[in-house]
Amino acid sequence: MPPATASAPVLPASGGQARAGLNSLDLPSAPGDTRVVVAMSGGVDSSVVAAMLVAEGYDVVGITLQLYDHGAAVTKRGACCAGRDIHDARRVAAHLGIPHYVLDYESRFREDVIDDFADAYVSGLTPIPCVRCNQTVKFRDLLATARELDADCLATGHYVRRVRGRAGPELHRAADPERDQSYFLFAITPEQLDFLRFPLGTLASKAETRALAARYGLPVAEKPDSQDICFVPNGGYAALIAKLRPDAMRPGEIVHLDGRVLGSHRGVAGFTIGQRRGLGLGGKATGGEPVYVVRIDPEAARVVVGPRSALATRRVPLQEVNWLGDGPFGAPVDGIASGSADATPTAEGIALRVKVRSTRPPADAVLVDEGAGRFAVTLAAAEAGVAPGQACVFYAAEGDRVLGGGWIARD
RNA sequence: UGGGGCGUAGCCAAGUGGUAAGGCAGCGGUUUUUGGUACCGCCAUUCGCAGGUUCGAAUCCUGCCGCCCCAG
Repeated sequence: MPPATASAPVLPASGGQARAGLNSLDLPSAPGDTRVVVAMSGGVDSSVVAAMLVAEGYDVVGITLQLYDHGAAVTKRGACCAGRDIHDARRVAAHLGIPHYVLDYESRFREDVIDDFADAYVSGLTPIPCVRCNQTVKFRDLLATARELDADCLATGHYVRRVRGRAGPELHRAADPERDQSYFLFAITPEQLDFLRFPLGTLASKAETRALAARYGLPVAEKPDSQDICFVPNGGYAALIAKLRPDAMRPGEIVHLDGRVLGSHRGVAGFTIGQRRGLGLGGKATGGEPVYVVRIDPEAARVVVGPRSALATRRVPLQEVNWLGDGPFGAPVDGIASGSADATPTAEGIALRVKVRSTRPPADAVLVDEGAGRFAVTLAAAEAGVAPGQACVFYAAEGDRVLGGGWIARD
């Protein structure tokens, strides 16, 4: 454990970057006069956020969202915001002595996240429910609720940094690249970012979070990290879609790129680009080599497969781009907060780095505005398994700044 | 009917007397607040069936069954 955290009784929630006249949450009021709503999922991360802010003397209000039905999902370990987690959030709030509210957001979650999830898969896309949840239930609805409660900001347990730049708040990757969650937050609008706070973004590692949880005596200090899709019981998302969209699960053919029909499937919703497992194609038909899903055609209910080499993708068309650079898209980005000027547009486009999935480091690319709301990224090095419906998140060519991102479209 | 060939896991396939390679598929796990990838592990007490030879048989012998090819 770093010496700085070993003895300090109180940790500045902003990671020690407070400016003169501003508190650790980048606000002008004294902590005791600053009301912070903390989105408490019942997990370790958001619990530590609440504890840190309480320790600093903020006026903390905990809110937990009930997002989906108790029933089957309640028994799932590591799930977010069903029975067990709500209970845990309550215990933490009680332990900290803060007011805590549980809001029933089930119907909006169902509409904005679960339905969107099912519709996307049915139409051959590969959705990211976590991003949709952030875009709607969390940073639109919960944020509005926080404002109604006269909060000065909304704090969450995401591993990402909000940094005050010359042109306003900037979004940056977490200090710990292993924990960075910026991929899931690319769609945050500047207005939302203004109101949001991410106190864990400056922590060096998850171990530090656990240590803090233990130090604050939180009952969830040992709780396992959540993973998988929170509303899908034990990984069987195809079964959920079949249940939600029974008419949309049409059986179809699995066809090789060379035109041969190799097999059949029970619905396009069970597949994503780059997928290998679950095709059931073995032996002679594939030449003993594994095949991967290279294209999904929902109209024809057809899944096209090919060799791994066929997955190499450099051009990534985008839609619904959210730009988080300074000023309008295309203007040079003031990189002062990250210590360098970057993302300067050229005739070829804007040179930056992108992530096409959450788990790999940002890679060099060029972003071009093709007009009519369409954009395209060209990767310097081809990547496999780039799926429409997933996100392409922009990062400055140097440093940690997040410059927004877009949804990967079909060409 | 005659001649030839072949039967090893769901599929493909090595193994010709010494105790069943490998690949694909499948299953399980690790990684991961999305999917997927990758990686790790498991997956034939048994080689079409029945006898025989041998210390020992998927491997040699006999018979039977099945499939394929050629001839007619």
